[in-house]
Parts: sequence; structure tokens; C-alpha cells
Amino acid sequence: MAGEVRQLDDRKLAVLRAIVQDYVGTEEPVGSKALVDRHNLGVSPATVRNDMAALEEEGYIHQPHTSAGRIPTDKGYRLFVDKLAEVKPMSAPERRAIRHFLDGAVDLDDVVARTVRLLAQLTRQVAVVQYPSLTRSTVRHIELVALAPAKVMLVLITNTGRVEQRMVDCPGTVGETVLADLRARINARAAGQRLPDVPGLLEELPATFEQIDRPTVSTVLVTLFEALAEQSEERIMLAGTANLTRLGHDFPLTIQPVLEALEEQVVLLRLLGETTDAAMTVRIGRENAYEGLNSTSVVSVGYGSGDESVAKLGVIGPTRMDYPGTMGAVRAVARYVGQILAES
Amino acid sequence: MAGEVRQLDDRKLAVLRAIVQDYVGTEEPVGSKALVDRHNLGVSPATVRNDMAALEEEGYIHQPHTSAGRIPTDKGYRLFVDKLAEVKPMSAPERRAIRHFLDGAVDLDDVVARTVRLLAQLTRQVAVVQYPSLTRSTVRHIELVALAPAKVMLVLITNTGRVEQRMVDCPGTVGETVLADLRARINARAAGQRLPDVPGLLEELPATFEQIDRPTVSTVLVTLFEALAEQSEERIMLAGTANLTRLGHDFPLTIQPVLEALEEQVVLLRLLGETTDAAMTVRIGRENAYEGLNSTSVVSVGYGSGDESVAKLGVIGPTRMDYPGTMGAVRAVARYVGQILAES
DNA sequence: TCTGGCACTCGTGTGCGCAGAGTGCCAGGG
DNA sequence: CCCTGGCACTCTGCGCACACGAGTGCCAGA
Repeated sequence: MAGEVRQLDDRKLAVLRAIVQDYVGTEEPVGSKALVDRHNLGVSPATVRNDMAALEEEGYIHQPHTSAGRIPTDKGYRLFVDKLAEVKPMSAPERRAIRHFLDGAVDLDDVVARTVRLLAQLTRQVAVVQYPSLTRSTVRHIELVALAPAKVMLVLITNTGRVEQRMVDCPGTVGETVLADLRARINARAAGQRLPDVPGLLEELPATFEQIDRPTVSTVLVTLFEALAEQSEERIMLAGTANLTRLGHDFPLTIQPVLEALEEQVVLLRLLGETTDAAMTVRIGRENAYEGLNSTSVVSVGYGSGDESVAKLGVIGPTRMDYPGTMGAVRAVARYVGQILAES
Repeated sequence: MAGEVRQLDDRKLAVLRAIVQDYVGTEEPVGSKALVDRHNLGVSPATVRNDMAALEEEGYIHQPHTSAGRIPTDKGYRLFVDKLAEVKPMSAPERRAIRHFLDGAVDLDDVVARTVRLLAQLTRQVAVVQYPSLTRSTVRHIELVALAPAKVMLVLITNTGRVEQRMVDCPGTVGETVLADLRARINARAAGQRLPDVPGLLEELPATFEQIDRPTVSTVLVTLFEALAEQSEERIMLAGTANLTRLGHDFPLTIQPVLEALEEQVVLLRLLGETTDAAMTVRIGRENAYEGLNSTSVVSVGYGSGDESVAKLGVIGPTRMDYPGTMGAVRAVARYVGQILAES
């Protein structure tokens, strides 16, 4: 008995899988007859219809109107992604192409730019890549440059190749020796440290200077801490918006909120932020917090130089997307970008 | 006699102006009756029809099919922009808003980001802003930082606030004194100079060093020259793509090539590059070199800190756009950005 | 438990006719 | 000589009816 119940369930799942696959391919509601024609399920359309009725009862599929085929619901896609689909690995030529395309990059900007274009092209969807975050990276060097008697430029260079610069207006004239001293002491303590840890390490620094120089030192440090803390500098690059035109027939309605969302870096950052670190995350339809993206899915994953993830990247497409393929592409690209970053 | 001919011509122009204005407002072909209703032309529809026939003969307007209203052609818009329209100045509150919005910017990135969003919002179209170009700006400071015995980081800071950094792998260990010397001599010669002039000024520099240090000096200079020359660093920021959804009814066909064009920085750069420096340029429909933008118009103008233009910005919209308003917004924004840059 | 058959539903495509908007042309008036 | 009112003509868009076909749900039988 139990065996037979499981058998039934397995078939229902197979039917669901077939529905998802067909619908993703054809973009049209799929009926029972078409299903048995295209997949050898070994049963008749009538049986499939019964299964479909059950699946609909459970909320996995839904029909737009009576006497139309079925369409997977968000819940259906969710089940498909969780239980029925395998991440489809990239083929060897594809991997070679990825590698080759990314290897040409000359600096961090270029790596990100190439990555996002590659991802958009591979998945034929909208791709999003977050710049390696300041908070996860470490200090490579901090430089102080006197531009004018009371004006200092502060340059922060991270191990991920990112450069931040700030102007500092000092309370008084800054001597070159003091500046050199400050530069040396800051770097001695901060170099190689993670950005969030730096303020703590430099807290006592003003006390090591002459009384008269302390205001200057403090001013510089405050600016440095600001630069370190600045979350708003979480930048994002995106590509492939032209792929949105393939979205659907009910066009402007679908595409407009998506374009709007894509222009809001904040929305995108939060979207990627929801990714639980290294693991690949798939958010389907209404699972997305932002309602403009209620009819799209987001596949995202962390990437990083070495073993830990410093930033995230992902793809935004219609809920009716090729999940295995997309997930494969996202995973492969993330992996290679990580390697590139580790090398440089 | 001559007076009467001119009178006739004036009325035809008035009719053309009215057609353009109405069509821009309603987005529907405009007929003779509607025209006399909405504008007091002082003549009957029949007369207007005759004028319209003449205008069509000359290629300024065109009808989609028999018994439909008229639509301006690219040539018609061109005449309108050249002879019939005045740039519409921004209202005082609008100017205040622009000023206020831009004043909050903290660095160059922020200025550009705010500008592009502002422009998109004001015109309700797609806005494009080019970063102040390296070739037009001058050197504020060049910094050399020893990261490792044979590894130097070169940082180039321009008067527009832009920062470029490069790693330099030196042929041998670099002494701190040599580096300080080099830094001082480079800055003494290059500071305040225009970027393209810098290589010429530094040509003789290696000869002023000890024989043994010359390879290092040359290597650093080569990298510096590369950074100076790098045209590919012409960056662009854009915003307002969501406004494309208001474009038309024949949707995907119109929007797709535009989105594709917008992703190609090269296309955008060339587009802006065609602007003849300070003067405002309007490219209408097929006047645009890139054919994906054949049914859009581009309004662009140079902006700069002080008296000369260092970069360009503009707006891309349907040929059926509000030219006077758009031109007013573009001009006003360019003016204020220039001021902001000059101040900082 | 699966299957084949049957009646039913409902969206889509097609053909038709009509109304409305707009034109071109012509003859007459200032 | 130019403008005007009138008239016939030509399209497009829309509403409507209708038939078609895809797909379903259910039921009886293997």
C-alpha cells in the first residue's frame, strides 16, 4: 500500500517536472495530451489529468481559465527547484569560453564589467554583479598626500583592488614629517587587517602624537573611518536589460516595474543581500521582497577570492526560466570570478 | 506680392508648429479640424488642409495612411527645432530644485550619479552623463607608493576629482629615497598640466637620475603614460530606462534596439562625441549614426568646470519629444553641474 | 487503479458591417 | 488670387456573431 502511494506521488512529481519543462520551453499552458506526447510517462492523458487535478488542488499548478492548459505556480517552481531539478553543469567548451573571456580583464572594474556581460549573455537574462564589498576585504595600503598646507588627500587601497579617496580639510597646517609619521603608523597597524577591524586598531593613535598634532590626526582618522564605514559605496553593475524584451506579451506592465527596480541600487543590493552567503539562493516570484519583482525570479550566489565570499552576483529573469541552466551558469561564473580575484 | 508669399509661408510654419505641438501632446496623428479648434489660426480647416498638403509635398509631415491625420517627419522636427522653437527656460522653483539636489553630492561619482538621475526625472526620458574626461582635465597630484620591494602603486589624481590607479612591477628593488625623488620631480613638472601634455614634459626625466635607477624610472613613466592615454576609461552613467516603457504601442520592436544601444558604452560615447563641444546638439531620428536609435532623438551638450567643456551629457527620447522643454532641462542641468565642478 | 469515451466550457480567430475621422477636390465668394 | 464651405471617398477601429479547437471533468468499465 505504502509502496503504491509513493508510486503515485512519484508520478505526480514527474508530471510536475514535465509541466515545468514544457512550459519553460514553449511559454504556453501545457495540456495533458501534449504532455504524454512529449514525455514517455507510460500512462494515458486521462491519468495525467487526474494527477493534474491533484497538483492543482495542492497549489502547484493553475489554469488561467477553464479549458486551458496548466501553468506552474510559484509554489510549483519552488518544488521543482528544491526536489526535481539538478543544477546543470556547464559544458567543457562553455567553461573554456568563460575562462577565456574573464582572463582578459585588466583591473577590478574590468573584471566586474566582463562578468556581468558574460552572465547576461550566458543566461540571456538580466545579470547583476556586486563589487567586492569593502567590509569583507582587507587594507592593502593607506596613502596620505598633502595637496595644500591644510588639505590632505586620503587614499584607501584594498586587497580586492578597490580604491577609495577622500579629501580631508585639516584644522591647521600639516607638516610633511607629521604626515609621513602618521602614514607610517597607520599602515603599520592597519595593513592586512579587515576593514571593520581598522577603527579599533587605530583608536589610540592620536595619543601617540604631540599634543599639537592631535587635532589633525583625529580629523584624518575620522575621515578614514567614514570611508571605511560607508555602506553606500556598495556598488553594483548590471547588464542584459535588453533581454527583458523577451519577457512576455503583456509587455509594458511586466517590464516597467522591473526596469524601475533595476535602477534602484538599494533594491538590488537588498535583493543580493538576502543571499545566504556562499550557498546559491533562488527567490521565486512573490518570494521577492520587492513587489516590482513579483513576477520574476532571482538566482544569486556569493563569490570571493579564496575560500570566503566577498560579494554576490546573480541573475534576474521571468519565473518561467530555465532554472537548472541558469543555476549552472551562475555557479560557474561565480567560481571563475573567485579564481580571477584570488590570482590578482 | 513678396509680402503675400511670406505671409503664406509664415502660416505654413505656424501650421507645422501647431502639428508638432499637438502631436507631441496627444501622440496621435493630428487632423485639420482638431488643429483649428486648438490653435487660433484664424483660417478654416480647408485652408489648413491645403497647407498641410504643401507641407507634405515638401516632406515635413506625412500621413500613416489615407484619411488619417498628419505626423511630423524627422525633417519636420528639424525645422521645428531650428526655426520654430525657443528653448524653454526652467522655472525658478525648478532651478532651485536642481541646485538643491546637486548640492548634496559628496564626490565625483556622486555628482555624476545625481546628475543623471535628476536629468532622467526632469525630462522623463533616458539620461546619459559622461564622466569628466581625462584628456581635458589637468593633473592635481601623482602619488607613488611602495607596496613591496619591487612593486609600486601609482595614483593619478585629476582636478575633476577623478582617481586612476595602476600597479607597477619594477625591474629591481626601489629605494625609498629614489621613489621620493621621483615623486617630487614628477609632481613639480606635471602638476597643473593638462593630461595630454604630461608625457612631453616628463620625457627627459630618466636622464636626470643615476644610471642605475633609470630602468625603474622609465617603467614607472611608461605606466603613467598608459594611464594618461587610456581612452577606454571614458565612463558613462545612465538612468531612466524605465521611462522607455512610455515609448509607444509597437513596443518590443521600439524598445529592444534602444536598450541594446544603451548597454554599449561605445555607442553612447560616440553619440555624445558627436556633440560639437559647448553648443547644444539635437540629433533627430535618422540623423543618429547608430541605427538602433533611428526612431529616437538625442539632445546633448557639453559641460565643464569653468569656461571650457570637459565632458558631455544628454537625453535620449522618442523623436516625438518636447524639444523646448528637454533642451531647457539639459541646458540648465549642464550649467549647474559645471558650477558644482568648478567649486569643488 | 488506470483507461477510453463523452459532453461541456471557454478563449481565439474570422468575417461582416458600421461609425467616425480625415482627406482631396471643386465651385463660389471676397 | 486666395480662402471657404460642401461633398464624396477612403481608410481604420470596433463590436458582434459564429464556428473551431483545445482542454477539461467525470463516469463506467477493465
